[in-house]
Amino acid sequence: MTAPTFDAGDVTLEQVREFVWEIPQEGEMGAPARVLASEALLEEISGDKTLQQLRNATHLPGITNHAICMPDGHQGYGFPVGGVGAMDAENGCISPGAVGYDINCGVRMMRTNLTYDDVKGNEEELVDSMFANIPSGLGGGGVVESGIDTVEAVLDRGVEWALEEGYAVPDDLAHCEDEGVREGADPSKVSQKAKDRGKNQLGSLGSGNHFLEVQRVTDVFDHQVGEAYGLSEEQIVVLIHCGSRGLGHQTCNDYLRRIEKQHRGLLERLPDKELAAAPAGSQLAADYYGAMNAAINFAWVNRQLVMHRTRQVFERVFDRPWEEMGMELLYDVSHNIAKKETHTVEGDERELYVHRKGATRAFPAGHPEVPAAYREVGQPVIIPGSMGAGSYVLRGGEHSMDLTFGSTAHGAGRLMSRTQAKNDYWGGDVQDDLRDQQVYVKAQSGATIAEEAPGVYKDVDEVVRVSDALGIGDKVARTFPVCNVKG
DNA sequence: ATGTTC
Repeated sequence: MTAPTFDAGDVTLEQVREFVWEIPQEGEMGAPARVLASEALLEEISGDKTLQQLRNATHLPGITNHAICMPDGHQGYGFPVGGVGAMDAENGCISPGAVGYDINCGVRMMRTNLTYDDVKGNEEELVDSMFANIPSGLGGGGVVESGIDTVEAVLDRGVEWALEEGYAVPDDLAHCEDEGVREGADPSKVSQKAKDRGKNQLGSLGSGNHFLEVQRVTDVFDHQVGEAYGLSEEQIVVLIHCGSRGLGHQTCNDYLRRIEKQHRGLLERLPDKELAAAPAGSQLAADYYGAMNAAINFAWVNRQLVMHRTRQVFERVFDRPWEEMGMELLYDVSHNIAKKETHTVEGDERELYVHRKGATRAFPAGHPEVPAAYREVGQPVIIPGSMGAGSYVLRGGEHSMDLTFGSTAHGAGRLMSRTQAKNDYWGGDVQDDLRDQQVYVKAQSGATIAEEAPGVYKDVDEVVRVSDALGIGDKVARTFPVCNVKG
């Protein structure tokens, strides 16, 4: 009996067990690679360069266990979106392409004590007011117009800065990874150009797949965990998806160029220039880590300011203080980061740069880094789906540390390019179709709506089914959109 | 993703 295989052109995968596929180690690969997917998802994943990129990622120095692709994986810059790579923090490397251009792109979910009935009939006013008050789209304009000093304070202190300035309450920090302040942030390693780009973007959604969405909880699958997360059916919640804007993009670009110049030897041994990496222990590795951590703080403050402004919008539309509407942060998850973490590898404790690019940390119950309020049930994981499908709340599963360095998927994953989406869809039609489903969408341009049409995304149900079955992120609740503001 | 084509 031989294991079933999946033939994807120049890459052949062997099935290890249900939903686990392996590209065996050969040639210059430093480890095998694994894809966590159903056959249907693997079929989609094999339609672009994801598998080649995943195999290439195993050439990165110090790659540990396997390079891993999540069920929502698709091709990205050098390293797949939906990829997890843990590289030894002493003898390995750190790679900006394995973090992603949008450093700490992520999502946060805010609870409310409103129900769908409270919001029904006010959708138009709500979506118009959110659109008018929360900056979105490409270019400048944020909730806070800041100078360079403010940007540096944000880079250094993260959400702590927002707390001091009255844009946050202590609970907001408690319900964010690292309590909203990344250790090891070094603003002096972020270029002047990046800081300049960040000055007028603090508190802005940006463009592309970023959004602000009012949703209703349609299902709670796990009532015990749902209760711990404060979620119940028909409740209104708010989802905020954005990142570090031009500042993070500039930072990624700055370090890619510097690494390409200063570490040519390593670059030439890699199968793809886009995987450019700084060797662990080098000055550039330390500098990039300091700059990336600072950009992570910037993105957290960005989401915090969008949340703060959303609370103000609700106050005006529903005419009462946000505290009375129970608008508390449930949790904030990062999608594009690298982090020094200690993991057990074949019985040994190892310090690793865990790169999660389009992947979510999903720590299980009992882990000390899960906020106290959720420690008994596990870390909340938020999986945004498309405007027509809704989203999921999961909790970190008991097998995540063994299988994925404590990670799971981050979304539905794109099925087609933005260019193809604009050929296949027209924004106005998509908007009308969504309206027929009682979903109110407002965007800067019709093109954005076409690019983000529900049909351009993979089946989020199938992505979550795989995560749940593997025990890396377990299904807790499901939501459906009510109002959506896109960039 | 992105002052949307270094």
